[in-house]
Amino acid sequence: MRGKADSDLVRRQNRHIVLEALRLHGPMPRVELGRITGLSPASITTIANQLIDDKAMRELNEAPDRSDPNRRGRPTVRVELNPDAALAIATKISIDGVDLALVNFAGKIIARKNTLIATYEVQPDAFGKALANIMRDFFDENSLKSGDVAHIGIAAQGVTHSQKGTIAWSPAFRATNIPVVEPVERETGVTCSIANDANMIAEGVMSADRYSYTGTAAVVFMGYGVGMGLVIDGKVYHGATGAAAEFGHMNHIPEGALCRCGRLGCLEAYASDYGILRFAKNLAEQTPPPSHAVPRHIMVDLENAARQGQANAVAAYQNAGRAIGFGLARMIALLNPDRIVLAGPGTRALDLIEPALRAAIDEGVVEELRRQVKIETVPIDTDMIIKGTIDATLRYLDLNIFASGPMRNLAEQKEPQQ
Amino acid sequence: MRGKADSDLVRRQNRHIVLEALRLHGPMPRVELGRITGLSPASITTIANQLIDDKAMRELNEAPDRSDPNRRGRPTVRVELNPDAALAIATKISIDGVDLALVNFAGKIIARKNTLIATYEVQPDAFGKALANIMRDFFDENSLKSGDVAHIGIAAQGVTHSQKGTIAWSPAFRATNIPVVEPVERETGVTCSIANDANMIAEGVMSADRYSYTGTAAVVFMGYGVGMGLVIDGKVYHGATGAAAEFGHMNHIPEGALCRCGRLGCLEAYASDYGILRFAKNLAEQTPPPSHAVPRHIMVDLENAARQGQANAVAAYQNAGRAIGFGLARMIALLNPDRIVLAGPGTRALDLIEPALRAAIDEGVVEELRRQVKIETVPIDTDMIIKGTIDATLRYLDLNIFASGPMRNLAEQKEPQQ
DNA sequence: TAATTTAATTTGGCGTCCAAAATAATGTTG
DNA sequence: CAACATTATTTTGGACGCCAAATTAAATTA
Repeated sequence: MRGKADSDLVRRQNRHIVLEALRLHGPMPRVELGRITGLSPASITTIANQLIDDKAMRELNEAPDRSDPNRRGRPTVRVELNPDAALAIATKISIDGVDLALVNFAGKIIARKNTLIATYEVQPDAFGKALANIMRDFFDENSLKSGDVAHIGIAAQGVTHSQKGTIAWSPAFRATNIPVVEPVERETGVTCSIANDANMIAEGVMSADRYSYTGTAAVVFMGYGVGMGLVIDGKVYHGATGAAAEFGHMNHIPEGALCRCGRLGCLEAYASDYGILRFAKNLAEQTPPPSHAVPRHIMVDLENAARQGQANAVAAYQNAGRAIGFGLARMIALLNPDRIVLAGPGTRALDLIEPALRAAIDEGVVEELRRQVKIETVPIDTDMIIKGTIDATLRYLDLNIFASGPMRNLAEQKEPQQ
Repeated sequence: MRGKADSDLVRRQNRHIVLEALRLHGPMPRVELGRITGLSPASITTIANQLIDDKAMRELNEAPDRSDPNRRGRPTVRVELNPDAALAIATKISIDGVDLALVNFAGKIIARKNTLIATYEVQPDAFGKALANIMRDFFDENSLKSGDVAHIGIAAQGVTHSQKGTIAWSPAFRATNIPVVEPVERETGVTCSIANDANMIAEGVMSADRYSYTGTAAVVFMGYGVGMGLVIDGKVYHGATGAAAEFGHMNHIPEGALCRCGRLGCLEAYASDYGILRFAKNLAEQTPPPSHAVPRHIMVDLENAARQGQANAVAAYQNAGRAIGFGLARMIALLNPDRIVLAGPGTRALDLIEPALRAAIDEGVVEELRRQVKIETVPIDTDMIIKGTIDATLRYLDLNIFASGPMRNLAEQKEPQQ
């Protein structure tokens, strides 16, 4: 049951949709903010001026637009998100290391830092310490103090536990239950949150094209692993512990191929880089996966071999397509989504994968359910995870800081102990 | 993006939570309504008196409670939902026929009617006509006129299309895309909606114990078929077309056993009554399922045989448990739910099914994901579908009629054409 | 009967929204 | 160039919903 409503809720909600409109559509005049949000001009005036007072927005100082010769009347004054309203840090933890991006409130990346860490053998506490050091260096390099950064968002490969702030299990680590949020918060004094990387890809894909993500959508990541981000009713779905949509470790065939997670028959064991490679090399299904990512050039070579008709390679991609297709068929039966988006480096080989994928969906689910699902592909972009993390973190600031009122509310944020 | 907020939203929301509190906890004094909803006594006075004006609520006329001898002060006056506020009809369409229940606003069943129809061979339009006739008879038998009934809710087995108001596909019909809502609305003049029967079971289970359904839960129905109702973020999830959670037709084994839906390897082909029976009889996996439900006594006999150690029967239930377990493991990987509830007549045999079911979950999903899932069983109750449909329909009335304000708003309900 | 206790209502004020009127800043026209 | 037209934004005044505090109501206790 949703809670009670009062004028506080109204103010938060309406300020939030104003900020959201600006984030989605960029600078625009107040009239248009009114059109988009459905708020009256009078309310827009009030809200805009408050947000400007709070430094969340600002007026653009530009010459009137003369491009339309038929334009009459008082010229519009466009407003935009104030880039200097706040800073945030987006973080990606993967098998390759730690990737950091410092962004301003308008979403512009101000600084980046990429640190290689041999994550696989590291001890849980040592990793927290290493991450804290990286973060501190990043603060120092950019002359940041604790109060300068409003939030730190972290995306990690594997099963993340958002409440506990840990990585419960990840292919990048041999260890489990690695504390992440706590060491970062202690070192920096900045609030921090962690989420699954595939969910962050979904955030990014959704932010880029939000108007069309009103219902349910699944964003599939194909590459060194297989992941999924679920958008349910227009919001990224995180599940009970923040570990939803572990599509790659959804079982495909009971007692099937050995997965990096140690279990048998996971989808990833058939459709990830190493799964495809293992099949193409004619290795037994039980052959242990490598502990490191398969180098890109090896996969590219394999794709080319398949395109030239090398039988094992062709079969490997068909096998992968079939696995993903059945996984999607199962997902469709459960969730009846509006659309499916395929993303990640694995989509390079989509021509090799797609026929088997579509055949498997047809085979695996009632026609009535799959008929209306749109399947799309998103351009390959290795930075999708960091972009999505930025989007999610900024949305967090919009809602939790700026929509609530002036900055002073930050102190009152905590639950009153009643 | 959620829309703007205004005082209208506040009023609707708060009236709704007041009605919801009464529906969940029964009659209570105003003070307690305030405690439960978080609204101030002043606001409760206002809202309660308006709802009483609108005939949605009424004061109980009872002698003061003397049970607590230490009780001081002005005695409480309890308020309750007004049973006469509205009437609604809940409808169940299944392979057995059509089941109707007339309920008052307080949820009491006033009349029932059960009509057998040989659904399987019927033509789509003929079914609509037959249903309309049944409905008209029900109106006549209870001296109801069009305006007397506020809404008709329908639950049907199979894939329902809530927007179109049709049954897209159902094991109860050979035909597909059967119009249901339109013929009923035309005959009765009452608004009508349709949903999947498993979703209605979830509504019922949730209503009975709502405080504990805050996150994500899956209610599995086992019996003549296998179904699932998903509760996501405290609300029953319906998917893009109203056909979500077709758990029974989620693929279990590619190219596996023949399902009633004509596809191979659906979970239902292993775990429904007929699937279990087919396995126990040692019939080939491709043996066509019967077009009618398996009589109860046959299943009971089979359970007893298994309990006495008859090998085929034991194996059949293990096989079913394994299928459901893997299906749940896949669902857990995708949705990371808080709880799973097993329901339906199939739970009679839970002792036979559960070990294999739990083993399959353990085998099929990472420990980090399944650790916190609670698995529960709900008492067998053949009327769960109709009960859930009643709950869902009354909740619809709460939100769409009584929370919005006085009845006159019913006329203004339609979208203004802007 | 007066004091105490608890429930419910009334009063007065606050915050947000909106419609309508007013103001601002430009282009058009005679 | 002055008056008019047009479009954007702000101001004004009123409505509605919430709440805290004061008040009233209806019992029990002393």
